[in-house]
Amino acid sequence: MSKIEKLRGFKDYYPEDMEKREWIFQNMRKIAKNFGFQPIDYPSLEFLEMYRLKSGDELVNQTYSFTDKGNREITLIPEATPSTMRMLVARKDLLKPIKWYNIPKLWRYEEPQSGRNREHYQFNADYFGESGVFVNSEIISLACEVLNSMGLKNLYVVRVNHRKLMEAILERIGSIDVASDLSIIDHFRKESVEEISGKLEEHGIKGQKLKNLVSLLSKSYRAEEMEESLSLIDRDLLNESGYKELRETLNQLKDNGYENIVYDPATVRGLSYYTGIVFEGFDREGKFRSIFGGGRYDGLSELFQGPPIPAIGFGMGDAVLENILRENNCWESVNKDKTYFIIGIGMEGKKVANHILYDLRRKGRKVSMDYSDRNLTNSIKHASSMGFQYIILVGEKEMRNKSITLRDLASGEQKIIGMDNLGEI
RNA sequence: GCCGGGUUGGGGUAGGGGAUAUCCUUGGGGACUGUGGAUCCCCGGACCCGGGUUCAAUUCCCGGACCCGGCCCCA
Repeated sequence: MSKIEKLRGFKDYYPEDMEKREWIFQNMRKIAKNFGFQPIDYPSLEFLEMYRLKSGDELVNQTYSFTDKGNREITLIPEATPSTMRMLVARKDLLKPIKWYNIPKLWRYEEPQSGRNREHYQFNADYFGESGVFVNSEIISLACEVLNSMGLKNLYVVRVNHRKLMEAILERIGSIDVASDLSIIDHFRKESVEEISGKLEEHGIKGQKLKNLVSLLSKSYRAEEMEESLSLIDRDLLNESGYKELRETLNQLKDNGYENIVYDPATVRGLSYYTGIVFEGFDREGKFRSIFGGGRYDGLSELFQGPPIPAIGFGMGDAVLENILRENNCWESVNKDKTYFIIGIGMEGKKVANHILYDLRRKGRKVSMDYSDRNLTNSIKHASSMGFQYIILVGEKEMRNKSITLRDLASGEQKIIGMDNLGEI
């Protein structure tokens, strides 16, 4: 039983990976704060029942769950929204609107594949207590700005739809089971037109109406193209509140300079709890899974035994984001601080160097020391291959002059600095 | 849960029913206890696991684990 291997679907992060992850998280936090969102956090374990309540057995089957020592059925959290919702309804005193974000670790027991592991981080942002076009566009623009901040501007597209509009469309073309038709439409880009048409036909959507629907689904539209495309189904759709809200949201985003945002009738986001607009972000080429996804879910607070609270939010996983950043070479170094490596020559030199080490640390510098017995050549070699930016040399010469030698490893330049002036470096 | 492809030092690889398992790179050390990335020399390090076939398996067969990808589902 000497298993010292990594669990399937889990990933180790070495310093070089952490540097990138930290950079991603820093950007997320920076933009969320910029938008006036406040950080929250919650446990990584919750009662399994909470997910049964919200998402049913389908999700529960994919959890890392177990019975604890007190016979409670608990699980590593598979998604963020229920915990956020639990926190929200537990506090009646909070001033609205409430704008929260966090970056929890989430777990799902499913087969690993590209852009999907059993453990991952997900940036989440939710806006509670207010609804409408401005709020919709704020939450979508937040997702966009997070991507923009990482150099992905113009490399992604956001597909937006509205649940109520979609339901209205389906009703008008004679759908008898809106929920299951939505889930058929959800597969529009994965299956052939024939397969999709066949399934819809079985549900009684036929003839010209089916043709019109398939034609509507087969592309995305700019705000000003919506009217024409929807008229094809039924002109009366233009009086639907869902249409108006969606169109105005798209206009609002465009007015604020967000360009790659389209109405996409094939974006419906599963069978879950969304009640208004829904949206998903993809890379431009459509090479990867969705980068983020979300929507309005006004009914959820009541399911959690709270008062009705309007809610909209999205989640952005780290795995697909990493795929895309890698593809576009978007990493930037996080660690821009200068780093120092102190080399003391001889026993006396090392003692003095060691004092300087602690002195510089107290002054806030990032500094390490060579405790090995290498010769100077190898010490410098070591320092440069470790990636230090400067070395500090303390030998007989320096001790005699009460100074240190500072060498810039990139340029090779050297200067002598008096020990009393160490603050200068 | 299902399907396809894979697994040889830390990374990348060659090979192969029996022999000291190849090469590159990385790591450690030295040439060179007062000035680095070059060069040369030395050293360390691998056949995923279990079972079967066989005189003999790292090689062939079966199963499993893990990796990559797809399905289901979708945070």
